[in-house]
Amino acid sequence: MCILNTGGFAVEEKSISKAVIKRLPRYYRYLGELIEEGIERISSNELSAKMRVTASQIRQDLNNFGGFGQQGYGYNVPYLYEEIGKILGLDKTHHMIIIGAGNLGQALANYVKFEKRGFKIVGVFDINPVLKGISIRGNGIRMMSELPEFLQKEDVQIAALTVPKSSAAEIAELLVQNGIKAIWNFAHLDLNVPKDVIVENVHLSESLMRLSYNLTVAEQKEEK
Amino acid sequence: MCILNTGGFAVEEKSISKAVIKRLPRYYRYLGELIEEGIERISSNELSAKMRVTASQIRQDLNNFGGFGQQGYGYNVPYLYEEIGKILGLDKTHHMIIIGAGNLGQALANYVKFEKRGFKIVGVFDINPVLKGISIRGNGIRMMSELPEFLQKEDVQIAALTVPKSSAAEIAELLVQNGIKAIWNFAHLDLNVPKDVIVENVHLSESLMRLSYNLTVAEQKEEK
DNA sequence: TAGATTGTTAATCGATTAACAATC
DNA sequence: TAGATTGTTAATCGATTAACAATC
Repeated sequence: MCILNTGGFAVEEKSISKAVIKRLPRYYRYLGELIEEGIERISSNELSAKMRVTASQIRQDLNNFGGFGQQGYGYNVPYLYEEIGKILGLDKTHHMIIIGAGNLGQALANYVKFEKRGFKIVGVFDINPVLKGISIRGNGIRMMSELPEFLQKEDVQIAALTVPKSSAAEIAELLVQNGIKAIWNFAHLDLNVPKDVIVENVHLSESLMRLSYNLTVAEQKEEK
Repeated sequence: MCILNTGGFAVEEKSISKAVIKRLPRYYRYLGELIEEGIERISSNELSAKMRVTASQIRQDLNNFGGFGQQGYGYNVPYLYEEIGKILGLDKTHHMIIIGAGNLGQALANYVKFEKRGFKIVGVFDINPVLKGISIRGNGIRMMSELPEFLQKEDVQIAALTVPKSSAAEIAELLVQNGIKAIWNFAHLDLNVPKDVIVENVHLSESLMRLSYNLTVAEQKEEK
């Protein structure tokens, strides 16, 4: 159960592979939908059919974190949902700020569901004085110059970075200096931060290029 | 060179693994940056240091598509950039529409660089009559009721889907019926479309949950 | 108890890394 | 030619799938 005994000496947590982590939110989403449908229990086989992954993978993935099921019964849906939520840290509240109040920043700031999942937006920042004080769901847009003082006062863990590439590196450094622990990076570059700072990238242009690749391959097949 | 001879009989294209495709846009981005710096040639070893992947992986990845390098020299940066661009289909123009003119849809519609990469936004649609006719970079917002006729007349390959989960499935079906070949899906569900239709998902909430997981693990480590 | 289904070990598959002959 | 670096084969590593004993 998550514990490795290496050579009978050091005891440490087995780290979970990235592939597994990537799948967890999808399990969580499907379980949420099952709850909405009022379904109480599900077997790995039934879930397998719904999600189009193997039942074996589901059981392996879940067992990284403990035995959530029961032989002969399957998995209790609300229980498993809650447990995965805990694993993902959705049972705790995290405070988030948004740097860059352009369309994308505003889209994030307006997205109501984040708060339901424990991500509370406590500030929105921009350099454009025109935006100063404009309110997005109760958060007046603040100027970047106020950022360091704000971070000293408030307890903020996450910063969403929705600024142009040109200023992203500099701002990331500022964020780290002021104690930000995780950056949700929408800028088109790889951030260079200390290894204890978490970076989660959302590179929209790379996503579009992957779509483009698959579309192009399909088009070429068509031509034959 | 991309051709497999299976048993001396059927000759077919070797399909490229998803892992490789996922890395291609990142190579493309780094090569673009090297061009901006005026760098003419680079070895897999130098690129390896910059990108923090192994040189071996770079060579393997590129060789899926052909021999772009030269022994004793390395890779010519502008040439490789162009070739990867071709592989990704960025040398052709694709027409894209955006369904859903909320903040996220508007953010995409306003993003200038897509057009530079060959993705031309030719229409923006919404159901909200208040938005009708409002112009986003030359595209007046159209009503969803106009969509089928629009798609019959215009040549559109890609649809970006930035609508609420509740209407996404239905709209996706409408898009497919009217000949859309690829959907860039921002809605929080898995679309059910024919297998010749390409779907590229951007699930922001899942991305945030992965960040949350990593942050939570880090916080727990800290507590010790 | 018999049937169902998990948890978990073993087997397979695929992706990454290492090594080196080919060649510029 | 000698040195550098690719293209490519072989070795390793990790992730997925299959199988089945444990157990509810």
